[in-house]
Amino acid sequence: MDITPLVQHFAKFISLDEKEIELLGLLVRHHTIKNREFLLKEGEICLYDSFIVKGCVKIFQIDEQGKEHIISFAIENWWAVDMYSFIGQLPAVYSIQALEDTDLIQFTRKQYDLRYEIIPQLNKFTRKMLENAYVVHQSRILQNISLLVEEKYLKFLEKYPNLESRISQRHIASYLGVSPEFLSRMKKAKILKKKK
Amino acid sequence: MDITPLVQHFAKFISLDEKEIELLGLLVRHHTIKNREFLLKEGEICLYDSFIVKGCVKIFQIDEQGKEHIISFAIENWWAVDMYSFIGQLPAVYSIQALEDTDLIQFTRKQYDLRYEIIPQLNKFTRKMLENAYVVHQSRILQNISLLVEEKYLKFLEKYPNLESRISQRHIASYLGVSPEFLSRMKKAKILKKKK
DNA sequence: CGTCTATTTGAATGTACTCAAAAGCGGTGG
DNA sequence: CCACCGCTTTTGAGTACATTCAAATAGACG
Repeated sequence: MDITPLVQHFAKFISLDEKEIELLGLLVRHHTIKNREFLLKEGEICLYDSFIVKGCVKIFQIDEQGKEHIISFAIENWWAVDMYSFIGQLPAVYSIQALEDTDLIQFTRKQYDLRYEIIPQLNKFTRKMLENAYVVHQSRILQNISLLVEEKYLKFLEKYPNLESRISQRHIASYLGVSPEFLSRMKKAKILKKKK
Repeated sequence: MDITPLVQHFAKFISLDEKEIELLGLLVRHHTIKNREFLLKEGEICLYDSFIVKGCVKIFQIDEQGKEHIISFAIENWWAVDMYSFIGQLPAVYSIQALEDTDLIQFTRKQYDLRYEIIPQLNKFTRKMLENAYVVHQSRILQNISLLVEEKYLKFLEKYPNLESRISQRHIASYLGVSPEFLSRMKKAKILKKKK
């Protein structure tokens, strides 16, 4: 079972020996979902912590008025999980759906715990990764309360390189928290501004 | 050195034996800051990871126009830190300032690393705490992109019980990402609505 | 009591939304 | 190959939400 992309991902903070890599390989499963398929639906239990080898998913919620709100996208070398649901094995708050055909490496909840027992170093890895997520999330919260839509859009382009061309503008609008109509107008106004 | 509140905080996820508590006590320092004093100023290195025993601080940034944006408040049994600055010992992105006289238990960056070496269980604690922060942050991001100001205000009241009466409305407005004038009007409109 | 800051109120403005309709685009089947 | 379907994007008009600036009022503190 090829878990090279995952091992490379771990290598950001820790290095595993061959024995550990082998054990890890025994612990996970590969899985593929097609475009538009669901990895998780709100209300279900999130059974897997999924590492994305290739592809793209959206993590979102539908509100009472039926509007979709995208919390985040996850692309290559990111994780796709409803942390709350996965950790506590409780009904999911979010849904996760593929925006492209997507290859995953998955851990069940038990395998997730086991990986820390087998490879204690991974506690450190996950701590580092979560420390990083903490910083990124705080920064996003600041952006949400302080920036204009145009600036948030530029931050999105920075954060997800090349993703803009892979997904629809409607999805970007939902991620930014604005209507698709407004994003369309904003982009037009910005282009006109630049031409002057 | 009394670190009881900290030990109780750790007890949420792990239990320490007497030896470990003693070691921990040797590792930290107590510190007190007065209302309006700074724990950290943007651009400085964040020297401490601070656990709040008593009091309240705001974590914020001042934008180019001189406007203050409050990322979060930290009260009793919370941590006050610029994670980015503290972990990497890089210039801080945020400032942290007391809103009341505040008692802290502090770790330096070295002590922070050391605590994991001395008490490996703490890796698990911090992982759990950060998993939790991950969930809370995601939920706040969702609220920011999907809720009206009135709903965000209600979420604030839920998240920080009784804090409303301890801090100024101006600070709450800054946390919500709206002007103080608007928050004032909104509260008035809401009260009038209720009376009907 | 006076000073400083926070809150409220008013008026004008700007930002973003809704609903409806038109235009564009991509895939599928005949 | 192209005609049609479904979905996305754009455009328009009217409206709602939230801001700015200025001024008045209310509170807090030495």
